[in-house]
Amino acid sequence: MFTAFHKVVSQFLEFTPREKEILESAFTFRQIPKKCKLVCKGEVATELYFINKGLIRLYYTKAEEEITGFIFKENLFASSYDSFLRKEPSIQTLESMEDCEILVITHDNLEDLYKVLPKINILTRKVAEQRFINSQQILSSFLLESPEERYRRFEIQHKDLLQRVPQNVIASFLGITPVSLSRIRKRMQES
Amino acid sequence: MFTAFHKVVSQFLEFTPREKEILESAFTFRQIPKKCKLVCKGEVATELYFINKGLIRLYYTKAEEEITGFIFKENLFASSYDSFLRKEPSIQTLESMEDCEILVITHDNLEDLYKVLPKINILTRKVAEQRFINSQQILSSFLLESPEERYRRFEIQHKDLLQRVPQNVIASFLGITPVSLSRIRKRMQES
DNA sequence: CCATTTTATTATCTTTTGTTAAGCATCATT
DNA sequence: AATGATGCTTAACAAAAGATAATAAAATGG
Repeated sequence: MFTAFHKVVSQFLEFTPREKEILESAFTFRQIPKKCKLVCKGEVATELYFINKGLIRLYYTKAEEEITGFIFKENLFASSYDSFLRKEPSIQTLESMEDCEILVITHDNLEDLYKVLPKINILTRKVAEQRFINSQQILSSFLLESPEERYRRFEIQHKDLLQRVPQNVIASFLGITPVSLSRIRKRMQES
Repeated sequence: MFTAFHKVVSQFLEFTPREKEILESAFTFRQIPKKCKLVCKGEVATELYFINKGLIRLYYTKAEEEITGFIFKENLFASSYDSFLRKEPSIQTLESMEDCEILVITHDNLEDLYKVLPKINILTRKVAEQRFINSQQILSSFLLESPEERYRRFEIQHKDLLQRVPQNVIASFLGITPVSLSRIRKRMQES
């Protein structure tokens, strides 16, 4: 149950078997069905998730429309991290796109963990740094690339998601409408 | 020289006088003129900066054109953080827009600091978290808002920068051309 | 297996932005 | 005061994206 988790964590930081136990005990295992909301817009996110299996989508709601901010897949820490860190109501919703198996840690449990195992500060620092780097990469693609180029990059970086995620979700993630993405795909085919 | 620095740091974490001394000794003071490059595209960023005075701009270069990624002002940690963290050549350039007074810490000095004062992990964690939150906010404005709305938000959030920064720099930061920003401003005036 | 819903494509029209180029205004420097 | 550099605005045109709607295709749930 924790195999993937330890593998990912060890890329950031080494833990002794005893420390791993402590770490494990702070998490709970949870199975959730498709279309299950883990964080609702307007509520404070109190949990962090590690995905063993499944897909989780983070989206904004604007005028009845869902605009995807990120798609988390296996071996990633998913969260409405912004809300979790600031302890402010989330402007995002976090929702499963497939049946998922996840590891869950609450804000309180994490605080306790900091006390018992100060080393965790290093881990969460590196996770935060990772999230920052990732966020920067997406941001730079908005500044430097056209929608078509962003889609090409998405195709390369997330080939697997093309099969698992509806096109309109990808479109909103790329900052365009589904109609526009459909046109881009057509243009690309023709040439 | 360290007054502003301590004030900002104390928002994240408390330090004893002794700890503050250690912290200070890891930094050096530096004065740089306008248009001075702190990090060049293609080089690994080995320093972090705290701005006492002045403006520092982070930009990408694409086809002879400079596209602004961020503008750092007083009391902020400026850096090509991505490159600094990954120790990979930067795809960004970090350059002063005004004469600046900055505090500088090198990668090595920071590593030493982690050993002497493990608490620093908490500080850098919170700085990384802050950078992530900030990055997320900008990213969401690209997903949710039109260029005009982004400019309105910029006007409100960074009134001071409107006076200090040329409009074409702001335009590229908003992901549009200077011509387009000029049109947007005209539209806004008319209504 | 059918009925319903969701998703994707296509067409039309409008709006916006990009591109290029020209004309001014401003500012710093000599 | 003249010079050049830089930045802002405007215009004209091309290209792309948004909005809306109709249709087709695919997935979902009973």
